[in-house]
Parts: sequence; structure tokens; C-alpha cells
Amino acid sequence: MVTIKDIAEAAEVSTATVSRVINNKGNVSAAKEKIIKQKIKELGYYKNKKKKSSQPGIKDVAQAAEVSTATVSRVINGDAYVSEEVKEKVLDSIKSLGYTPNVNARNLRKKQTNLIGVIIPDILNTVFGRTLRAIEKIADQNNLDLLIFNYASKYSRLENFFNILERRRADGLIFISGEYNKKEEELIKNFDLPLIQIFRDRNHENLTIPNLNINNYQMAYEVVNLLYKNNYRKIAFISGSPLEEHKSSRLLAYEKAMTDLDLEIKEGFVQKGEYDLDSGYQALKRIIENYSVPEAVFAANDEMALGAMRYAQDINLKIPEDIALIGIDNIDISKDSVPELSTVDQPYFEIGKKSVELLLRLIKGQKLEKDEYLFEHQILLRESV
Amino acid sequence: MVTIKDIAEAAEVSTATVSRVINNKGNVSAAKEKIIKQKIKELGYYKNKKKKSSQPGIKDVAQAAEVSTATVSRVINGDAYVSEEVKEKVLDSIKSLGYTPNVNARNLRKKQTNLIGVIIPDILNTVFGRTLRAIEKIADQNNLDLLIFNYASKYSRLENFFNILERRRADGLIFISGEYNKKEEELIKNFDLPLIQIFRDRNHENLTIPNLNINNYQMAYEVVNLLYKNNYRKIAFISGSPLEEHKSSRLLAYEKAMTDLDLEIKEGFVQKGEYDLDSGYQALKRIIENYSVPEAVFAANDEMALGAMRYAQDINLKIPEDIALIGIDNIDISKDSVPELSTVDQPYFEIGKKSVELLLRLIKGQKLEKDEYLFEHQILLRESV
DNA sequence: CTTTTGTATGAAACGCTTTACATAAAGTAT
DNA sequence: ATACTTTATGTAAAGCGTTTCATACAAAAG
Repeated sequence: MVTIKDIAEAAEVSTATVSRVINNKGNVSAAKEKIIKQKIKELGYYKNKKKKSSQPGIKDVAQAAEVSTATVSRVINGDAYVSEEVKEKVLDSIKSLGYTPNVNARNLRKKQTNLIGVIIPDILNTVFGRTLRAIEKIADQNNLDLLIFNYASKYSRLENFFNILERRRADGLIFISGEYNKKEEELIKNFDLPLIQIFRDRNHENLTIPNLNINNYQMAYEVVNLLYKNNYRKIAFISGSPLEEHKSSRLLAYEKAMTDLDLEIKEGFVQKGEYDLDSGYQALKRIIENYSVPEAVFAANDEMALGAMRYAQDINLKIPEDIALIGIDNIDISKDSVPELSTVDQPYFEIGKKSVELLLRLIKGQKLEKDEYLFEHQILLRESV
Repeated sequence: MVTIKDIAEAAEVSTATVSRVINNKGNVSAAKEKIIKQKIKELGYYKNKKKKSSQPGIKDVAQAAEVSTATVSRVINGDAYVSEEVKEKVLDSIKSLGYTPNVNARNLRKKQTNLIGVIIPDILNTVFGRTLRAIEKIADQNNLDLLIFNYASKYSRLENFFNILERRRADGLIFISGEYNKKEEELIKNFDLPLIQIFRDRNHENLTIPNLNINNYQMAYEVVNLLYKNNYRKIAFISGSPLEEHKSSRLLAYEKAMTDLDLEIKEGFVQKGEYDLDSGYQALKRIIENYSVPEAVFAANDEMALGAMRYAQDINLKIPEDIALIGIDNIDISKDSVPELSTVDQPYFEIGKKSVELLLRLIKGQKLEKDEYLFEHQILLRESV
């Protein structure tokens, strides 16, 4: 559609001037008036000319089916009374016109978007990736679209994402998250859409936001006991979380188990890693170079366990004879290592699935009965132990 | 807001009956009338009562700043004339009310959504994941939100995703894709949003959809020549794509290079894998068990190369003395293997970045000068060659 | 047959912005 | 001063569904 603005631009005057010409209000120099009239002709301007949208709207369908838009809407949404006869006619029209409802218009009216956000710490990480897949699947089944945010611990960007969700009027958010984190907690508190967390270690927080997780404490406790049962005594722990403040449940459970089993936690046997392969490598290196060789190493995730394995192999330790290794997460490559890494499997799919279901209930305004949903883990003993 | 529907439900009658009572149209039994009137009181029904939305709208801002909504809009969108004074007042009001524009309303009016789709074959794959990160970053800078679809080669779901994009009136789509695929091509042809493809092997297609990629043919050609220069002669190839119809550029280049170098492609020395570790393992196993031991193996991706490495080690071949290995993609773990895997690096970030930039131009209605954008690869010779 | 009730459908309002056009006020040449 | 122009702002429509309320008609009850 050609607007006054277009004319103004073409004639290099303000819209006001064009408007005056069109409405014969005078006060326009003859020269300009001429140019403007010329442009109006050239560009083909008509006042209030209706443009025809490219895509058919509900009105078009209504017209074609000879019913009101209300009836079309009722057919589409499938509640309310519509006679079979009319229904069919409408459906036909929809098909022949190739009509697809405009989601924006719908959302605007309904104040509901069928859009949910998913925050994921690292999209390349197997654990989160698998959980995401489940979320995708179940969301799809429930007609929810996903706005995925690959977090990577950038708080500023996190805040930005919260804003996006609010602006888009998303229905809710699933926050996959590992570590305890002060700033995150702040942001979350001020966020007022339905929210579900996954994998959050709730150790230090008094949040009441629903969370899905395995029982990390019990899991780590069991692992240490299992190592004990397999006659390992000098057990080291490579943590992902801090060693002092904000210890993870996994670390706490390790300490408790060691104490309960009357095992000494040797100096330097608890090291901090960064959840990646190299930090696991370095952690075990520090232990062995500065202290002594553990009989077993329990790492807070598989990457670090594999890094430790690499180091052990580099200094020619036999696994599991000289040193046993166990990780957590059961990532794909854990069973591809030589020897195969022992680890702990988590029900990723179940967790992801449940998270969507719970969020859906929250969105519907229902209350949840719990704020922590725990799932069963499974310890997989493979060659490395 | 209490509606007639609510009353009808509460009184267990149809809305029609309630309407009659409200408007004194008679024809309602005394008993029902009584119940209905009762409910009306109980629930507090007022005809046409306006509901107050929870979130402030542009009207509220306008009112607070004592200007029209048009002016507020102008301030927000920052084009057009607004006096400094007014601008400030509006900005203040926005802040104090905590106003965020309703994206749906805006999109509805603007017919533009700032939302683009991204199709990614496998979110856990390093190659695609890294490209995605770049896309995310650049998209964010340009104020685009992403609807990500983790494809996993499910055509039915792909079609569904296309529908979602159309319903949401997305502005465009970036399709990260590897293999040639008939069905995909069909779907793409009928898709009429701005579209950019990444990593598509354009070998067999006559599509003119803009595509970003490295020069796979040249790359593979170079790799074979490099192996030749390093005195490898019996070179096997593990392909990801089919071996007969729809050969990939990589495979074709391998064949051409071998021919050009006057090297024989020995029987069974071209094997098909599935881009994963195990298929690489099996492929090399087939070669060695059924035919002979190659001097070098060129795999179409790192996973398969690593699988081949695993097999070579299992049968105690020394790398690179007995057998050399090279992959493609430079995935993270390629440099974590022992020995470190030689591979080919691709400018993932650049590609991802460019894809968004090009899409943006397409969205603005500009034409692109090319339909294939090629990027520089880099061959990384590490310990395995 | 009359009264009551439900079924099926339409008209119009609504949700929240942006935009097209109009116009008062303020400059700027002449 | 006068004759133009631009600046700055408002009014109302438009964008496209959904929803509310009203109502014609059919069916059931009395």
C-alpha cells in the first residue's frame, strides 16, 4: 500500500505538506504542490486503500463457508456447539483456502501462548541434551513450542532471556541447572511465570520452586559404600562444586559415607574440577603428584572421571587393579572408553517428561503436592571398578 | 470477570436461559429464575464489567505520561519525532509501571515476529552445536528469538515444524543439514519463508536455496593428497553417505584424488558408516578382516575416525606407524584421543554468524548475490598421521 | 397447545500495538 | 509580516482471532 509517508519521501517533503496538498488546505508552494501531485500519480496513492493480506484469514474462511467467524473459531477450537453439517463445510473451506490461524492474534486474545522457555546450561552436554530431548518430545505432544536458551553461565544473558520470556508472554519455564548459584537464585525469585527446575542441588537453598532430580546425596553415599564393598579404602573425590562453602550434596555424601565407614579422607584427596575432561586429568595429577595414589577415584561426573582415567593411563597405572574409577551421568562415551567407565545412570527421559507435565499443571493454575521430585538412579559397574 | 457462562455453569442451565433472566425476556420457570438470580448475586456478575489486566499496557503508560499511545509507541520504537521532554516523561512512566510491550500485539500489527526457526540434525553433535552457538549469539545481537528444532531425521516431525513456523509467522529459517535427502528437498521446496541452509552437500541438487558450507570436495581432495605426500598409498575411506547413488562430495573427491594420484582404490576400501563411533569401528573391522590393512584411513567425520582408531588399537596396530587416521570436524574429543586424531577444522562460528546475517538480508527482502557461500577449512595434522 | 430449556449461530466487543493521516505549534525564508 | 515547512503530537483504524451475550429455532415437558 502506498501511504502519505511514501509520497512525502519521494517528493522530499514532510508528511504534513503532503497531507495539506491532498486535503486542499492551501499553504503549499506551487512548485512543491506540483511535485507532490506528480508523485501521487506516479506511485498510485489512494486514500485508505485496503491492502489484501497474502494469507487467508478467518474472515475469508467464514465467507467461503457462509458462516460467521465465531463459528469458524468454534470449529477450530472444537469446544462449543456446532452442527455436523456446518462443521464439515467450515473444515472444507479451511482446507481449500489453506488457512492457518495466526498465532499472534490468537495469543493476543487468549493471553496464553503455548510457548515455554527452556534454559539449558550447555546444549552439548549429554546429560542436559538427553533431558532436553524428552522435553521436546512431550512438549510437542502437548502442542507447546520451545524457546531454548543455551545458558553457559552468562548471568547478563540469563536476565535478558527472562525478559524475552516476559515480553513474549511465555506460559512457563523449565530451568535445567546444576550448581548452586547466588545470582541465579536472585533472578529466579523475581521471575513470576510458572517455573520448574531440573537437576538443581537444593542443598543450600530455601527455594520452594519445584525441582526434579535424582537423590544425589543418597546416590553418592551408595557409590562410596559400593567401592568399600569392593575393597577400596583410599577413596578420592573429584568434585565439580566448591570445596568449602556451598558444597554439593555429592561431596557431602562422600564425606559422610567415608566417616560412617571409618575411612580416612586423606589430605588432598578431595579436589575441585570444572566438570570437563582436562580438569579431571589435572585433579588426579595433583592428588598423585602431591599426595599419594588413591585406590579409587569417585568423580562428580563422567568427563572428569575420563580425564582422571587418561592421567592414570599416562603414568601407567592399571585400571582397575592399581586404581579404580567411577563417574556420574552415564554419558555416551563412558562406555566407549578402554576400560569402560563405571558410572551412575539417571532417568533423563523420565525427568524431562515429568518436568513438562508438572509445568503444564502449574500453567493450568494447579498446585503441586511437592516441591522436590526425586527419581531413581542406577549404578553401573563396568570395567573400571 | 464473571461471565454469563460462569453463572450458567453454577446454576446448571444453558447460557441462553441465564441471558433470558438477565434481560427479563420471560420464558423461564420461577424455580430456575430464582436459582439463577441467586447465583448472579453470589458470584457478583455485572454486565460488561471490564476486567483489569494484570500487566500494564501501553495505554497505562500513555495515561501516566499524559500523552497518547502513539507517542509512547514512538518513544519505544525510537524512530519519528518526539521531544526530549516528552520522551523522558514516557520513559519514566514505563519504568515506574514496569511496562513491557506485548510482543503478540506488536507482531500482529507489524506482521513480523523477530522469531526465526533453526533446524539442527542433532543438538548433541559438536559440529552442529558449535554452529548453533554462533547463530544464537548473532541472533541475540539482532534481537531475534530462536525456535530450535532438534531434527533427528524424522520427516513427519519436520513437516510439523514447518507448520509451527508458519502458524507463528516466523520471519525465516536456518536449516542446518548434512546429507542429501529426497524428502527433505520436497518439503523445502514448498516452504515459503526466507531460508538459509548450512552444511548441505549440494552435489545432486538443483536447489537454489542459499547454502553455507566449506568446500567439501576440495577439502577431501586435499586430505588425500596430503596423505599421499606423507607417503601413504593404500588409503581407505569411510563414508557417511551412500556409496552408490547420491555419493557425497567427500567421497567423490576421494575417488578423484586417488585416480589423479594413480593410486588404486582397493576392493572394500570404501566403507559406509553411520557417522558414529561404533560404525567407524565396524567399518575398519570389515576392511581389515575381509580385505587387508590400509596404510591410512580417511573417515568422513571424527567419530568414525575415532571408532576406527579404537579397532586399530584393539588389534594392536600402531598409530600412525602401522595405520594412519584422519577424520573431519575437529570435535572436542578428537584432541583428547591417544594418539591425538588428525582432522579438518571448519569455521563454525563464521558460518553460523554469516547464516544469520544472510537470513536477515533475505527477510528485509534483499536478494543475495550467490546461492553458495564457501568457507575456508583447515587441515590439522596431529599425532595420528 | 403452551411453557420451558437447550442447540446452534451471529454481531460486536475485545486484546494491545502500530500506523496513517491530520493538525496545532514552532521555525525559517523572503 | 507573510508564506511555507517542519516538528511534535493526537485520533482512530487496523491487524486477526476469540469470547460474550443475544436470539432464532427445535425439542421436551407439562
